[in-house]
Amino acid sequence: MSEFAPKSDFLRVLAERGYIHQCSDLSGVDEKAAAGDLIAYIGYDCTGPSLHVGHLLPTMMLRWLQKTGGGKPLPLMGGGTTRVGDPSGKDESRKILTIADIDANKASIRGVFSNFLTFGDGKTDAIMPDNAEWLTALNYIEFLRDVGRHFSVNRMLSMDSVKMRLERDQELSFIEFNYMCLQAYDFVELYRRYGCMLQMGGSDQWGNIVTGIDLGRRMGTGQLYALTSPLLTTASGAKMGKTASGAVWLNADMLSPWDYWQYWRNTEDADTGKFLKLFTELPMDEIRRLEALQGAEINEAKKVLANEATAMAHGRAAADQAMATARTTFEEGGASTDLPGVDIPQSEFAEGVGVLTAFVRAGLVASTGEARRQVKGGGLRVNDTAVTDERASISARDLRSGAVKLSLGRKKHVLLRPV
RNA sequence: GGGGAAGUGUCCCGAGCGGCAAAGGGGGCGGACUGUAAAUCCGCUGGCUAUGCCUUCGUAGGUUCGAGUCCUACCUUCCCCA
Repeated sequence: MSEFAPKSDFLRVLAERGYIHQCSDLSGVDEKAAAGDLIAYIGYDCTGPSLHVGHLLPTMMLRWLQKTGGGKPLPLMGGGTTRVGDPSGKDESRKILTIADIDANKASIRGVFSNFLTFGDGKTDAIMPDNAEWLTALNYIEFLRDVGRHFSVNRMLSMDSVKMRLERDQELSFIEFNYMCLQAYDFVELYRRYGCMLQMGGSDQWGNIVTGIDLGRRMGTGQLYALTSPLLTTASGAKMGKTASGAVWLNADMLSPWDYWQYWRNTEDADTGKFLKLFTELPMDEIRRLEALQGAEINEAKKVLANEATAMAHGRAAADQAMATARTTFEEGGASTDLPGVDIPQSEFAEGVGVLTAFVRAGLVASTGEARRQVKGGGLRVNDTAVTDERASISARDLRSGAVKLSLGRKKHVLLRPV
């Protein structure tokens, strides 16, 4: 891959920023992209109500495709396949959702995409198809006759995703086993409907994608291509996109821009350069400069990373605000009024609220028991003063410009406001 | 259809002679050290109106002063035979 000199901006960007893990035919893809004719899709399941950071990498590839004028991005909603479950790499079968759930998830996800892609009818405008459109209309007998006959069970059994399940004696249901057929068929259908010739995805999707290319050849599509991105783990080996409180969601109603900004701000040193390339659109020389920073200076690079990533998902204003809040909170030790807040009835407040209860109400701890333990471990602070007496209470005299600042550990702060 | 094994702290894995709020990991959280990083070390990791009370070991019963542990039935998963 290092030998390859792309003609298209699309592949050049992808290559230099580290998005490419494997590609079935780089020069083939390059040619289409150079002509601006590359129509590419990525499949997304609708198991969750939003997209999270794990979806960001493939989504950025679609964004670059659009931005470099390489062609048309098709984020495909797996409204049909979500009802099946993908065995790839997963140890456990995916839960099967109701149709109503899937629809709700789809609607929510559509909103997230609009932050990253421009939709419309133009040549490089994105379209969001849903494979339920064709999968639910399939007739079993016809599907077997027209599509099923092209699949070799022998080969399906030899695929890693299947082999793994068989070797571990883990249940692999017939529906899941069919997943790859449906995904392959999606590719063909997208070719027929939109002229889509490239499927992208995480490296764990390689097998499924190639199966689609094969099916296409047998069913008379033009040449199809596969391009996968590396699976991302943090430098210390953890999976991307998980934090204490769960997934790092991309929409504001599930994870505030402030928390999103913090997620990126807390990137491990060793990942900073990689993330700048993958998750921001800063010019490469700027990234190289930031990457070269050493020691505590890396924090500057992390702030840029947090800003750029947050701006993309939540807008520049939200990013600026998060940065300002971070500065007053962490660098000046103050209590920015933009910290997350929780309201408490004035009446209750007047009588004084127990510290333990207050922390529970603020959502910083799950129970008074946990609050008690945190007090013992020195983890709770009220207005930056450590809580030592678990029976203390909070009242009006603790107000600092209309709120009480509760902190758990160094990083989690909530403002308690009487209302 | 017959025979066998297993399901444990609602994150996961996993010990558990009838006295168990239940060993040990991993993960997570907090503390120290730092740079809102990593690594390392230490503490915590059922709930509550709290020196006590309540709820937890697949489900439902039973034996017992007392059951995660013994008995019965059922559910689920896996293995072997047909």
